[in-house]
Amino acid sequence: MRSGTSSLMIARLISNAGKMHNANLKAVSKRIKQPKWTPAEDQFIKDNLGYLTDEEIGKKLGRTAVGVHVHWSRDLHLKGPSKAPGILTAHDIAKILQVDAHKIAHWVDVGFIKGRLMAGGRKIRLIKEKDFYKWALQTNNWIYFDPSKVGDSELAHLINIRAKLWGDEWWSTPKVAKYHRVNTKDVTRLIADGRIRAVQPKWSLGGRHPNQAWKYWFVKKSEATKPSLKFYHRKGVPGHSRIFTDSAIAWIVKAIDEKGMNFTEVARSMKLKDKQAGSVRNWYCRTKGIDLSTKFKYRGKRRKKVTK
DNA sequence: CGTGGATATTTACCTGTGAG
DNA sequence: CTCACAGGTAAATATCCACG
Repeated sequence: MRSGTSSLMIARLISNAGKMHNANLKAVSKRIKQPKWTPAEDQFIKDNLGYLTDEEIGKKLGRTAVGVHVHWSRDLHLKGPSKAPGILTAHDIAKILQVDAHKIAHWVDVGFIKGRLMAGGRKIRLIKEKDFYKWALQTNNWIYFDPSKVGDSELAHLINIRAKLWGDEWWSTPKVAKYHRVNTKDVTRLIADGRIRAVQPKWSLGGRHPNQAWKYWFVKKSEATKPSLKFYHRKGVPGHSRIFTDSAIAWIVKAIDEKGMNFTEVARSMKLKDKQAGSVRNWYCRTKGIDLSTKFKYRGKRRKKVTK
């Protein structure tokens, strides 16, 4: 069938040859004489398709880029490198994960997701499906996408299994805050103090900011809901949470009123950092009903003089 | 410690581009 | 023409800093 049509084409070309210039006639006869593709050449194409351009392959084999392209697509029935089975583009992965494609392209570029650039002028990322699956099934990477939103049915199934085995979740700071009915700032504060264990993504979450001034925090559900983590609320201070227990505040008052300690000393006695002395003062003032702003300045200055 | 404010990042789009 | 990506943008909001 195929040989029939091609010989037809040749016959047509030859019949038209009379109307052609000599140069064209030469080209036609040259094409007919193209040597047959050897198994070694076929293998070379299979090995290098996507790694080299058609032109580069042609140069190696002494054939034209068009000749190479026609051979792998028509004769060898190979798919284009970005459409080959088991190969995904950054765009494909973005669709599967339901995230912006910029992210995937960036994560491939920085080596977070294993992949490579396709040969040619376009920056098309080729990622082996297996490598992507391996990446997507690591629970540590679930801070980069929502595993429950994965569209690909096979991957979604595998993720489901992994999620059940893990038995945990990544929570954003607002989610932790909502759970405890406190402000997000309260959560980030405790993270900064080391009272809540949390992680930040190593790579730009949005895929557009390689050098970040700050990053999101993620907390495991198990960590966010641990019994030892409690936020204390005070009446009359809306939207305001504290970490000091009643007994801790009682100690602050006692240490200052009865022991004559300054705020820094009290903070140290509570195993807090020196810079947290201001907070000790805050709660001392609140407890004693002293105005927070004005009284503080006066008190802080005088105390410094007294201790020195 | 607690918080207001400044600043940066993410999100979620849309549009442009150029190779094939 | 299509596809895959690059670049833009506005709005929302998380984080960090500095100071009380």
